Amino acid sequence: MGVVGTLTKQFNPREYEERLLKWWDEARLRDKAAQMGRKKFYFLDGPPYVTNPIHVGTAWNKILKDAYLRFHRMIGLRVRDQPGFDMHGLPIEVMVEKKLGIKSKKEIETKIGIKNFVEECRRYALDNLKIATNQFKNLGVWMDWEHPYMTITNEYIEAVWWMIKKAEEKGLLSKGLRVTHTCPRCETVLAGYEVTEEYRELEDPSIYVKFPVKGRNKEYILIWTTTPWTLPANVAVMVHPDYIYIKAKVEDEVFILAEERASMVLGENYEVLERLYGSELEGVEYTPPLLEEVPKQAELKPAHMVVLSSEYVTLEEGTGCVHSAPGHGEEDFEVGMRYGLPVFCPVNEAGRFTKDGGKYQGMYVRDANSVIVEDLKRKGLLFKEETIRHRYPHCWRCKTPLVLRATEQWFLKVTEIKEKLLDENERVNWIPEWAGKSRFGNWIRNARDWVISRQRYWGIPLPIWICEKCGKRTVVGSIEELLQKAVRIPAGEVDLHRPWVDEVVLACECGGEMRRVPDVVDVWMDSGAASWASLAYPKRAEEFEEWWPVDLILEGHDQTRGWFYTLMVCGVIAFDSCPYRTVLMHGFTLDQYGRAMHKSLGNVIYPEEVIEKLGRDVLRIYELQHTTWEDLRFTWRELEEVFRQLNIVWNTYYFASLYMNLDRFDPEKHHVESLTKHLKPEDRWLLSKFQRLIANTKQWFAQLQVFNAAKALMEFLVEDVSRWYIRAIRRRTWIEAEAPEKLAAYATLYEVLYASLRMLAPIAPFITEEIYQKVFLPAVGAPESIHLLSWPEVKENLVNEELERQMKIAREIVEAAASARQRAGLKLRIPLRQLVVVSESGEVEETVKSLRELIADLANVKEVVHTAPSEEARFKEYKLLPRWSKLGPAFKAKAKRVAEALSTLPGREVVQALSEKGAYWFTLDGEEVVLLPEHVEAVEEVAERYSRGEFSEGRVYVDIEVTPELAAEGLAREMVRRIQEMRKEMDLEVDAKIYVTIVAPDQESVQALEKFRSYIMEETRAEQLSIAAEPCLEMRGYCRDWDIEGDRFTIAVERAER
RNA sequence: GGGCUCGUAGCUCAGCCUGGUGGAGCACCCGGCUGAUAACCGGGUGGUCGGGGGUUCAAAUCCCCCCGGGCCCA
Repeated sequence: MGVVGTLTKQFNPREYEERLLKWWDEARLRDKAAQMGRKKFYFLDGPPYVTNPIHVGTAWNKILKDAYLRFHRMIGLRVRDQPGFDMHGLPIEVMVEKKLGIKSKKEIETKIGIKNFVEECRRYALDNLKIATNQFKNLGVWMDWEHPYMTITNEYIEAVWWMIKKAEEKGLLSKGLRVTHTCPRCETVLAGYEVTEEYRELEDPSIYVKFPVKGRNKEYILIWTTTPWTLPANVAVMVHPDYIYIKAKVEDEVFILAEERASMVLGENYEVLERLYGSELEGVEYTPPLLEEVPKQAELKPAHMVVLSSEYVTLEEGTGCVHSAPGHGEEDFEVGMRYGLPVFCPVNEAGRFTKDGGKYQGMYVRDANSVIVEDLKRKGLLFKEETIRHRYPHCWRCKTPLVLRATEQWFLKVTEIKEKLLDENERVNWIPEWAGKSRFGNWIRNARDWVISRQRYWGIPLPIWICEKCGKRTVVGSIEELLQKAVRIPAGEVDLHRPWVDEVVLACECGGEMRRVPDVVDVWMDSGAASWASLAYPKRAEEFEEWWPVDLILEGHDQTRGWFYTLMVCGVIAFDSCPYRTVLMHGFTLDQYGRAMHKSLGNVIYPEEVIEKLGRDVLRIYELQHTTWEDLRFTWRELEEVFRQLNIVWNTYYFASLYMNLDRFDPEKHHVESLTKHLKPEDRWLLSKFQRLIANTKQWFAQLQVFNAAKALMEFLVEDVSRWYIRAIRRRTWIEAEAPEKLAAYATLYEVLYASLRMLAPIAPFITEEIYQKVFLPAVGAPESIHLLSWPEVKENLVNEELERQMKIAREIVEAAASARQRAGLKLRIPLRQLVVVSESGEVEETVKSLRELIADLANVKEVVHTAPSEEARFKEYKLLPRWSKLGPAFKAKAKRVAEALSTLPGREVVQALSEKGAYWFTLDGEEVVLLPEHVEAVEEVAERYSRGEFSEGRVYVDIEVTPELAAEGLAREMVRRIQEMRKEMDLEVDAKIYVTIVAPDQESVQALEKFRSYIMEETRAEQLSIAAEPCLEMRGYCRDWDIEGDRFTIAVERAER
């Protein structure tokens, strides 16, 4: 079989990423990967809207999707990975209007023509689809880009029609008055979600108006409003049933208002005539204030009375009596319905009063404000007039203040299936749990009927035909049905868009002709139908039967009210069942200051910018390792850190491949199973730890917590493999022969690195592919891409928990030894005689026994021993300090001499004697002195010959005595290290031979180095080595001076002839 | 105004579910190591765990209120 290949030394993603993208495309690797699995996994892509270029937030969404799709392919599932695009709707119409220079809706019909306009919209959507597709592909996202589902195809539209017909059959489709926002300039209704984007500050009148109570003299209900123009449509006054209201006398007039608001509104000079609950006011009738100006008011019935509402009356502003116009407010409308009040709306689409508006006919509503205020003033019904600055919704396209109007709309009675929706939601696996339980659950509980009709052009036409003669309606569910029922069909190809469908005339049972209602469908229904529409159901059944329901959807938290919701509603209407099983909700990408990215803020970062600077995998890893459902603060610094980490990963593979390739390592011939006997503790440790990683990573992916998988993989490669394992085996890789211990290290590295690469592949598909192509494919021969490999299996027999614990201890011991060395000022390069480990723990003793060699190597000591704490005294010294309070009285005049003598006594012996015998005897000036424990204070110190370090299970003592022999070896290592550095500076191949000349400062150094001549030559691959104290030698090749601990050495390195 | 969520070192975040001496990486300072690594190792500086209250022997962690950011709704 083959041999492991090599990588380039430099980690340079820009060099290979685009090459790989091109190759994947040409070799059709996505298609090959898609055919790997057996059991179905239906992923449904939330269709992005095609107007704007994607930014790093949109990229996060698709990158998450890609990582999970890749993972599910690897564990043997047949993954449906069709992307989708949302291609209808007002935003596209607006872009096209701009392009065509259209200023109003009317011009679409009069100037351009619906047909041309719709064609332009289609072209725009298709063009942008191409742009978006290329952006997504560029991130390395593998989806079925050649066959996306598009909401504009006949099949797709039929699927939506089919559902609307289902709704009709179930009695859930209805037509009626609904209050909606209208833009008076665009002359169109806006959807709720289009309104919430654009609240702006505005100055409006703030007036208090007197509504005369019927049958009473000078008694008024006092109301407050900021929209005087809605007073012509007044129908009722709302009060809160549980609040206290008063009748307040001010001069000769009486006002009804909430007690709590009275002083705010009336000031202090009023007299309370009566206190009563709001509920007691129910039914009180009044004369509408603009009765004379709006004659139509007299016809309204039942109207002009007090009604109750506990939801919509507050005491935060106003009077606690709320003017109610069901034709101009959603809440008013809802309460009005409860009381059977008429919905009166004398304002047209353009925001002007109709003839029902009486005196105000033809006036633009905001202009009418001042006229109405004047009229009220004249009639003595204006109590107070002020102005207010408040936030008011505006048209997001033309910034005109919106008008709320009741209009005839088609809607789905979602309120009727609310319970079913809640039940179905219980069955959904939400990640995180609160997204479904709390947030989505609350949203459903507050669900309202869904207004689905829009008076626009570029959308799915509402498939409702109404008979001009008898008024009967038919909902059409497919092209077939349409053609069958049609009596007149326009020429040309069937295109289920306006204006083609507008011209289809159906026959009615009554003999009349049926024409389509001109509306199109709310674009949210397009995507809501995706669970079956993307499968072209019901036109074709096979795919639907194979795939439905959806196994996974994955979108941002703004979709709670959006796609998560519409998918669910549409699914329940169509199939009485939630169409998805698992939802993963992700956060938003914010800028470095925590603000949302907005074009207007100028803080949007595009993926291309990151790709250009740091590469695709860096972007992917950065986004994937962030906790998915939390918002991500996007910072370049963190991004650069990922780059550095990935650089280490690259170098880990570079290092491994370099030596394996040099030694012609063949993984088929030598694997860990066949080398079991030769595996060293560090090999077995790494393999054991790695098994756990395989299992954990798989579980995290399966639980949709890719961020844990990404972090664990990166940490393993950087921390365990690169920083610990490779450091431990470095010496073994330099053995020149085919030694089994070297092969064991190679086999271990190979095993771990190969499987790691596969697990990293869904996260970072580029670097893993590049490494696979260059390093592993030459050895294994197939498959052609890493992305055709399956998830690695756990090898239970390699798990060794005891060893893992021991290695953790060993690591701590080595670190403690390094710390002890530093305290003593001894660099690691100087070998030391002994490292003593002191610990109560039996496990530490075991560790020292089984990992002795490894610890000695990494701590650079000749010997590692374990000692029980009872023996620890050997490594301690005690400094004896006089305790004057006792010493003085005991020795009187001699006390000073005794105290001086303390520092000369052998501390350890004294302490031992004091504790064992209770006293210590010594001779001072010829007299015997009896020292008692109370006379001295013994301060513990580390014995002079040792330096101490600490770790969690105990202490280490390093023998710091540097014998000439050890010093010589240290110096030799210094030379090796410098020569290696020079080889690197000369950019020599790793296996190049050299000639070395060393000029030492004195004869002693020369002799020391001579003792290690063969060691130096071996380590540096030197064929000749000359050492002298005189610079008389011929210095050939690359020559450099080095300062080692104040001594000057000169070294020359020359490449040997081959 | 309401629902959900986040707030922990200068920065990015783990720890919170299941209370028990506050962590990592980056940054900064000092020292060391290095023929894979613009790496790395040791030591140091740096926290009212957003604020307040409560439960408890004990709160970053559980409960309540408030402040600030985000998404959604109004």
